[in-house]
Amino acid sequence: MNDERQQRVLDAAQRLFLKYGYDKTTVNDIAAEAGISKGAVYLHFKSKEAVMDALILREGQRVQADIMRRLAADPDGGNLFNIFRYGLIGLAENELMRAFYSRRREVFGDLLKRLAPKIADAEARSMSVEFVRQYQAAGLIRPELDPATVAFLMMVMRYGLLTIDEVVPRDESPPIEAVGALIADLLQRGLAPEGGGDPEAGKALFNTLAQGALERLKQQGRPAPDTEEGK
Amino acid sequence: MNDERQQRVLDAAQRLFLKYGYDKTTVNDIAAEAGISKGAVYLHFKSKEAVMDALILREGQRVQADIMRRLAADPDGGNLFNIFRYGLIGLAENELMRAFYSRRREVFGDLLKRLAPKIADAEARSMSVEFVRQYQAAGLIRPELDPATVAFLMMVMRYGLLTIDEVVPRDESPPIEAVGALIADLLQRGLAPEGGGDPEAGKALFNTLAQGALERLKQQGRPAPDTEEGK
DNA sequence: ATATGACCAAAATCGTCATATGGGTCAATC
DNA sequence: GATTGACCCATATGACGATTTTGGTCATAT
Repeated sequence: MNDERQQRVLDAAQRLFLKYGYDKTTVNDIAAEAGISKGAVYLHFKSKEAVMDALILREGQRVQADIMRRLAADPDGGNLFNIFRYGLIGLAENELMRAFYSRRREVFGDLLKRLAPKIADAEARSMSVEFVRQYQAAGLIRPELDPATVAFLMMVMRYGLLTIDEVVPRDESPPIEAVGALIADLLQRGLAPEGGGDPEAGKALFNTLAQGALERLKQQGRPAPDTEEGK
Repeated sequence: MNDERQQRVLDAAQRLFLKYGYDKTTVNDIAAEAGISKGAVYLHFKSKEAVMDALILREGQRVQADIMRRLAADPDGGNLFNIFRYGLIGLAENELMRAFYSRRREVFGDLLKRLAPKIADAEARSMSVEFVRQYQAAGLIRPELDPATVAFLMMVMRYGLLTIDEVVPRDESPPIEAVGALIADLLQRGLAPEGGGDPEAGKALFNTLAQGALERLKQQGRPAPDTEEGK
């Protein structure tokens, strides 16, 4: 009901999960950090796991919104490589999403096992071969390139960017915006056909794909209809 | 002395370390797998840790040799992006090096703590800002690009490629050769100046850098002269 | 010379159990 | 009727000693 309180709980949980990890954070800690009692947490969420689920959903949606905002602000937003670029930046700037994609056990603890398929799903969805193939069919990627290899390479870049802070501390890395711009420029020069293809086709295709992605993300919020949940 | 026997021990250790991990592999196991007795292992190596060190050194040198072979076979081998490409392929094809770069605890177990600086060192050396800067100075990378961002992006690609098999099983990935070729092509089109720069400058620069790298790798073989070894 | 495997001390593992913790509930309270 | 926090109980933790494992050595055998 009280949505603002619910957000406060999620804020508290996010802080604590990222700092101490899911396992070491108690429901009491969350309640205290949010300035309410333990029982009140259970007024909003049916379990500790549900808090994490809601948190991931919320941050995922925030990232989505962030990406949309950047795309809307960019006159060349419909361009495939700018979509990829803003997706990259949006994810990389969200600490929870970064932890999510790099499967950080210190953050998700025992939940990781249950979360793994969800991560794999998000991973696959965000840069699938099919996605690339459609852009290629629309004439936005040079026809002689192998879509599987292109998709894989883009996955590699995204995965690398989201996980490299295990090697290079974030504060020693160049600004994400600069890296994203370089990547988009690189892909544009390297993958697009002479002349850059038809931007309108890109926009149209993107709208279709984005619609599907948004709907699937929403569905993650409600309990899976059937999928076996057994150990 | 008996070098062939020593190699057999390393072969055995490599198989077992990769399959069961350093911790779960006993010296007896290694001896048995190599077809000799435990005592004989200590004729060649002063400790179990020394076996791992020797193994990493051997595989590192093999990768080096592999890279050199590919470079020599390629008429355009001196090109920066082909160097990067063959470095990538060489590392990615070596299972131990892949495990090394992705810091797989299942493989290295408790040694990981001690190995960490060695990994970080290898990481930094193989694509440093200085490296890029020199190539840029030699006119092989467009001058308006920020060397730190370029170096970072290349690190991201390398790191991503070496670690992504935690997400995409290796047998579902496109062939490494194809990915390497695409990456080199992408970088060439995206980073090189119009006309591609002077290939001779590239070759000369590379020879200098390779010399340094080889020497440093050899030094890893002998005990560190002083570096504090404390817990 | 070279290689072996019994041997040793140190460390890891196991089994047990007493205690503490923390997720979730609900009667009491505001 | 919204909120609390004392309470319950399944699970986690850690102490402990007994037992096994295992890295490393060395007297002996080949």
